[in-house]
Amino acid sequence: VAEKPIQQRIIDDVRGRIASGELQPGDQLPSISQMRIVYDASDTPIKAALAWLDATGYIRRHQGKGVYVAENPPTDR
Amino acid sequence: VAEKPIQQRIIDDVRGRIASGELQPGDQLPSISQMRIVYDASDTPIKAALAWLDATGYIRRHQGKGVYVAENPPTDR
DNA sequence: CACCATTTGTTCGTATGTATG
DNA sequence: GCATACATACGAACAAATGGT
Repeated sequence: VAEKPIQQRIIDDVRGRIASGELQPGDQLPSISQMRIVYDASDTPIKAALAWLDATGYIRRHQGKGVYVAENPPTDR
Repeated sequence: VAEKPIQQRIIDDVRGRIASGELQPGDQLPSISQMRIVYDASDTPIKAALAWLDATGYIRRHQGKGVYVAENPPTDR
């Protein structure tokens, strides 16, 4: 059926909400345990998506605190 | 085009960097999620490569902590 | 100070599906 | 059909930082 992987759906969702301005720099994202419910997914694809979004500069992760939108996320042209 | 499997490329890369001295005994390797991005690969070949490198004595894996270069890795003659 | 709940960071074992040869 | 390699995913355990009680 060729559906998009959950992992990619999460990445696209977060990037889209940053691009649209719904998520502002400094805003906190839902925790992983909340994302498990929201996206109906397990740790693996969620953490993989967050690792990618972190490596590409969209978000910053802070152990013990949470995940936040980066101050200067890529522009997504 | 007969490219090397990703799995083998990772093994060769890590072994080469240990042999060259770029990676020293006790040094921590990148995490699996970082390797996913660096090598543009998924869990499976990365975990397989790490399993081989562990079994052959190049590295030591510690759950919850990370992957480290072994104290006395094979000499690679 | 100790303790604990929350949260992220990391590895582990396993399973399923897909593509290739 | 079979074997290999890979991508994706689930669930779990262990580690470490944070913040509150």
